[in-house]
Amino acid sequence: MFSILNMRSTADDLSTRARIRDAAIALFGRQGFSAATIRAVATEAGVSPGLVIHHFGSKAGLREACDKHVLAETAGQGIRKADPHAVGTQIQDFLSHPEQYAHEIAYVRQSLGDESDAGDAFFDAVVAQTRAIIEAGIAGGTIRAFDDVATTAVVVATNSLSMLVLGRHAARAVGTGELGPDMLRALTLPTVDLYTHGFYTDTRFLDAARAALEAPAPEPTGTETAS
Amino acid sequence: MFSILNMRSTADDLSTRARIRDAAIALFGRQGFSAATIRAVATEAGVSPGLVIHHFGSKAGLREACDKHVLAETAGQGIRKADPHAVGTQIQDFLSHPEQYAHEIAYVRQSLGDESDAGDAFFDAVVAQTRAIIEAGIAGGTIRAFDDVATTAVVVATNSLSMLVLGRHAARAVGTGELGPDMLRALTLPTVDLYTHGFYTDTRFLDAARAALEAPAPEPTGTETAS
DNA sequence: GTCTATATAATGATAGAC
DNA sequence: GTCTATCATTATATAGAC
Repeated sequence: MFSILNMRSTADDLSTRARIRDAAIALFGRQGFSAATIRAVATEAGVSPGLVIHHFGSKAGLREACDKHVLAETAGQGIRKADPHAVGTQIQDFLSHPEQYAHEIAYVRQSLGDESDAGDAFFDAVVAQTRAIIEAGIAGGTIRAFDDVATTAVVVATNSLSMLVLGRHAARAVGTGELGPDMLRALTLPTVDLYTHGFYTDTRFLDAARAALEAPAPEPTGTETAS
Repeated sequence: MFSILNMRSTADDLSTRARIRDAAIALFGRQGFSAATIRAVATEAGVSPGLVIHHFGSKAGLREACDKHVLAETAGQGIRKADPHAVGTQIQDFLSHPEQYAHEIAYVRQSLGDESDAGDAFFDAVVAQTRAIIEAGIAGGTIRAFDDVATTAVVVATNSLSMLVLGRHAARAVGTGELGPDMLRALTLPTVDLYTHGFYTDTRFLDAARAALEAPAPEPTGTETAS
């Protein structure tokens, strides 16, 4: 019961401070930081508004505590999934347990959207992890040897996180309920297929892009007549 | 000067109502809807807070006007770019004129993040447009004939929009400044390369994913010991 | 149309009893 | 540690002068 890793029981035996923090994580994840109020957090936690301030000093202090906690939890989750097979599905695996991590997922999503340091740290961690996975995959022969691994890692990480950030829209577009296992089942094959066989039939578009970027004037088309 | 398409002059000859609306778009894009205040909008527009309410009735009314305006502008932009060559770069093309559309881009990004109807409409429009582009590309032989075009369109659209929603993080990760042409120059080739040659070296992972999804029990790995 | 002044409500935060 | 009561600030929105 006192295990660090298994600190997500039904959250009845948690300290009041931890319950307030978890309530704040849930609320910040649902409404965003500025829309969520101290009073709403207090109500969600079943305590008085004053107690929230008593424990965390200010709303900013409360957020700091939430950032720290979510970052620690997601970082641990990330490490467990750092095997080559999990790339592209590390987020999906994460999303496969919606009832367990839904609040943290929503919180990270909001953090990626505002200007917070926590969002920056989370994104950078995913990029670093993606890069490590790509390098391991290249060494093992399962992943293509890219010219620019670092930038490719940024692109792949951004694509992976897009399903987290835009998951609500994607779920609606494919007709499943909110971001969860159903959505993943619908999107996994097309995603992996795209990553396996590509999108274009040949290199025509790639060649065109390469030529366009090598041209000195990077503005071939403008909204006005010409530059 | 009265052209519908060219309504983005330096915005000095706009009506006061339009100036307030544009100021709100800029501010909502920077800070999000709930964090931005009527007073801040008024200051940005150089008018009094009361005048903002006078013109739009309420903060919600102001947002409605902003939604409508941004949606109309971005929809027109989308149609112009609806040729097969622009897929994957429709957003990039859009981002290539940061000084001109920076406010609208930021506004759409915020809209995709909150629960607004405008965000839903924008996402759905991008998916529909992406699907049309894919179908045209398949007919023309430039894009692979996917088994599930509808779902693939959702995946591709989500990936495209990820560069808009997470652009700030991607720019930081590749070392360029804020989301703009520099970032695009850095990310275009790796992105198109990924879409041309794929990510994996062979179909092993795709086969594994297919097998896993066809299995009756959709929970092969759990957080506990085993299932 | 635009402003100033103000009403009203909600917010973050404090003080002190228990 | 937890609460109630309250303060000071800020928010949206209104009223009315110009």
